[in-house]
Amino acid sequence: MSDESSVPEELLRPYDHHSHERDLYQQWEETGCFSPDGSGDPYTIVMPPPNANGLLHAGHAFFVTLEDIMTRYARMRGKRTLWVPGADHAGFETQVVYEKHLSREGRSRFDLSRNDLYREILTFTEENRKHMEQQLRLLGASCDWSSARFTLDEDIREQVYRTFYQLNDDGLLYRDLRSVHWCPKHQTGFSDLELVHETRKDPFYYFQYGPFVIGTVRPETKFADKYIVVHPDDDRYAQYEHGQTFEVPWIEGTVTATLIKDEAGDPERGSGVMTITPWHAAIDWEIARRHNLSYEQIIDERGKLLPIAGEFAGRNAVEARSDIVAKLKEQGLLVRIDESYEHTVPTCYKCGRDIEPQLKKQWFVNMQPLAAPAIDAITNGDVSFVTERYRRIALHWLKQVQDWNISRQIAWGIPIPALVCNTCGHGVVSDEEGGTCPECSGVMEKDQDTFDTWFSSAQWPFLVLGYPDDPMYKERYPIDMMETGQDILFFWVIRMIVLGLYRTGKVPFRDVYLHGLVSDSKGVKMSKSKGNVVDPIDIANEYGTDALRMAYVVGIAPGENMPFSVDKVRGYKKFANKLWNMGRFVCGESEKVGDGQLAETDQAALTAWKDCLRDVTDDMECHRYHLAGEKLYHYTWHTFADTVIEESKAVFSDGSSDEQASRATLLLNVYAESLAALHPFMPFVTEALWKHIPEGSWKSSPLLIKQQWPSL
RNA sequence: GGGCGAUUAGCUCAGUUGGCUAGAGCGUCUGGUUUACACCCAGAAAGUCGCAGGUUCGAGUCCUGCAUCGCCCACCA
Repeated sequence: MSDESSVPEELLRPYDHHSHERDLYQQWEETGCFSPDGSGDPYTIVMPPPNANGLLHAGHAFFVTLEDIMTRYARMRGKRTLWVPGADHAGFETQVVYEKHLSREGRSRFDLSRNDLYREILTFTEENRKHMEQQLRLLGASCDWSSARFTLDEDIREQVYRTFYQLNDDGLLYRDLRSVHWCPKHQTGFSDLELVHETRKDPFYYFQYGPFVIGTVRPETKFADKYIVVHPDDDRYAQYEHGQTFEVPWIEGTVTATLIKDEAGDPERGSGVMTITPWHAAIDWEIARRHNLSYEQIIDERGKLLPIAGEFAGRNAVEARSDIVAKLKEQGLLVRIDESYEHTVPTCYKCGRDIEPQLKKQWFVNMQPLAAPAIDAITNGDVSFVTERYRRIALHWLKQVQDWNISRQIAWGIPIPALVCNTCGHGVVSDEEGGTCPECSGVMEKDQDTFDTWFSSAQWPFLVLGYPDDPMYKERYPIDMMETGQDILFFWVIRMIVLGLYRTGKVPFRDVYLHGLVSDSKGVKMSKSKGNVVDPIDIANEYGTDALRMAYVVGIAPGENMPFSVDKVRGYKKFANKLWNMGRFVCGESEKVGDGQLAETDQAALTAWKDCLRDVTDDMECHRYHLAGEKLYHYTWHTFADTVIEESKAVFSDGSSDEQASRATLLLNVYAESLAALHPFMPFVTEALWKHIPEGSWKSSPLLIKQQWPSL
């Protein structure tokens, strides 16, 4: 190097992310760089609001990286860019987390009144929010903090209520006695999405039931069974008539059983004959309702047998099973046991316990009429999926969508604005109090239930923009991009399309980009019990946020899972340092920059860079960030540094002054543009280097975050 | 029972509309204190792109079948 003194002192040391990241972020934030600016077209992206019940994990860092790349790129392309951050109260999820806190303190949710529990959790989430927002800053998220929203904000709740009222007015909401997926541990019902179906091998028991043999896995539900169901066309039972009664010796003495012929009977399954337990099985309830049959609860909400179970009353139903079978055997009613029976059992997605269906009155959204416009919108491309396969998956789900149970029996959430009869459970949508039940003259009380969290988050895009009157809504809805995890396609993405169309008449977003799951470096799901959890904040602290971000992007195709490898992060930390050292060389020669005329060989090198840049820009436009990042890495390291800079050494030692001027111009020009193109990926190191880029045609903004994307 | 995805170097993954003498990171080996950089440089080894057919001038890339792994959906008799 000819003149050491022209290199800024800072550049003489290796890159130290600690001494830049916080300061740069603060500088961006304080100078308003994250707010929409300029006169370009609006570009809007809404952050999937992280659950305010803990710290950010590796999955959050994945979406922050992708969305920040999208945001910074749009900003550099001159768009009036807005990335809306937020936080989700995350009803059930958060309550479960808080219950664990309580139990560590030797307390239980059942010791607290609903209001006290609510208040405690509110404080808890507010603290979490603060931490989370700091963590988002550490990850470089260039979101507009002034537009940050929480799902429990007053105006947001108000609009959620309006949606509920409107669904009611339009006849798309109903409260009905239905079989609900009930978790005996968590004491709440779920929608069908919150179940995990587990394949299991259980003994399948055949019992003598009057002249019939019935089959069941769950003898413990059968105490009060008194309806026998067969298929109307099953010839084996043609001799019996629908409605015919039988005196049947059964567990607790003789019962009078009635034969029901119904299409739901499956001649192929078991013995082709079943008795039904409407209170604890969805199909059985359907059958009972079709034929107006009576029904009775056998198992309580905690999974214990009720007095109808006689000597077994008070015992856990599943645990009592073998004793119940023993009693039936004693009575000579056990025909045989099939030990190789395989079936699937719905379990609670949170605790893994068997779901115990219970009949309950809950609020349901009638989904089919709502799904139809969403199917159209997806089919005709009003919403496009970055990975085509998710479009088909979404359509498939919508075409067979179930009605949505939006009632949750938990305290933490948005209370359902309804009155419910304390006697018969009849409900009326209302935000008022008191009154008499129109059905049974019981007392109407405020519904104690809260909404399924997804009911409010499904409205997030138009809620955060201030639907219906805010100018921001009018200008920015539908938003440009919804980037989120592929695992919440049904829970969230589709429901946003559904409710967005319902409330606003428009799709909520034009593009959906779905990323995969973050696993450990071997592709194994991260979990505390496996001890393979990585904390992205720790990693960022050790290797730098830029390195972390590159590791999240490069080499991971859209929608694919991300096996998190610390070695990969380490590799990109080296890259950040490499960029830094390149700056040392390039800035050291910057005084030689001439009048901008390039020699022929330098012109060729510039063209090669522009070819790369065009390719990268095309990738950015098509959301191929994994390729754009990799190409920039390659170009800067293996072309610019390894070839262009290496060749420059000869020019600077032996070349004419014109040649040196041309070469210095080329170096600075291409280097500055590479930093700009890399900025969405590695915002900190590029911004830190940008300070040292001298004024010139390649630099139109003192801050790189506001620099225009290089011309093609 | 239905649907979807994956199968490419030792490991984890890219490879966009068929043109690849198939790439990256990490790892391995050899040689370098070359004045930007040892968080580096130069170079090397390493893959019959799951198997079997087919379409094509040409297939990792398209089609068919098979195998293995994984995921999702589905009303527990």
